[in-house]
Amino acid sequence: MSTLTDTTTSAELAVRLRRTVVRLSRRLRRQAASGLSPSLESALGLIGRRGPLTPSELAEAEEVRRPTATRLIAILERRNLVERAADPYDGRSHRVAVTHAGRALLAESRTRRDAYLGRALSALRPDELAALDRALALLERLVEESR
Amino acid sequence: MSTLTDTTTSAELAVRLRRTVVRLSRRLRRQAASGLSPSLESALGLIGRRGPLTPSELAEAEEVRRPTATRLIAILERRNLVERAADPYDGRSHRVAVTHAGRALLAESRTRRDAYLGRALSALRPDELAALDRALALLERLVEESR
DNA sequence: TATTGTTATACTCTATAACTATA
DNA sequence: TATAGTTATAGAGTATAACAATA
Repeated sequence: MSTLTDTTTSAELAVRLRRTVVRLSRRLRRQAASGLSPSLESALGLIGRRGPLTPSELAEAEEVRRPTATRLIAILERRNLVERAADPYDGRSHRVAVTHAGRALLAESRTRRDAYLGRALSALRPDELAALDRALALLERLVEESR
Repeated sequence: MSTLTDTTTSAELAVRLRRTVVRLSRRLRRQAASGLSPSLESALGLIGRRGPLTPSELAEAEEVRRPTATRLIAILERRNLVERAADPYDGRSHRVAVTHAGRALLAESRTRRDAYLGRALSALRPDELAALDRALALLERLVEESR
């Protein structure tokens, strides 16, 4: 297979991927399943998986600026999904952790099938799920690497 | 494979897909390659592929509300990437088509490798591109079906 | 009356710049 | 001075509601 063909293919895939991301993004925002927007759910999930994080660490991991992390945490805190604890080593900072309510919401959103994506994906065949799994691993790596 | 396992798998994939879409979406917006945001490029591409469209048809196809389509068209028109023609059969409406400049921009963005996605994807192996192609077909179908 | 498109307005997500408190 | 976090402000993308023109 020629390099030209590879390039063409990857460029076409880039166009399709871009478009699909735009559309899925709109869909997910509209169907804010748990009552949390995709951004908030992503942040909550990260705090849940990676344990207590400082706002800066959240910003770094989510690839947003610190003021955005501040805002995400403030909203999650107002809903009692996360809580802050003073950082014993640095008086300027603090560590943010998921509350019980936050964990419950995460667990619920993980098992919910009535949400848009859960429902749509549960209709896929095992081999289709496997294909999606593989592609997702690829995209996750790609997002991680090129930062 | 049990239904429980399938459900768990699809639910986990839903969480990962959601997160990946959020992060890719941020990335694409930041790296607005052609000078067009993902939303605008998606709209321009659609108008290019599906030929002259009315604002309502654009809204329908892009899954946005009509005021949003109005705004997208206005921005593309201001940049001379699309142009409007009166609808001979309906005085309330008009048809929006891509201009020469619009086509040039689309062609350029299709072959550009320096843009974020194009560069990232061109580093993938053929089998990885194939996996991504398959998953994208799946997601495109999914977005199309569940509307 | 119903429909197409637009305008007015508001909300979310994000950014940059400026500020506060601590290191 | 430098850094962590926050506040102030602005811009993009989207929605709903109200309106104008035409069907």
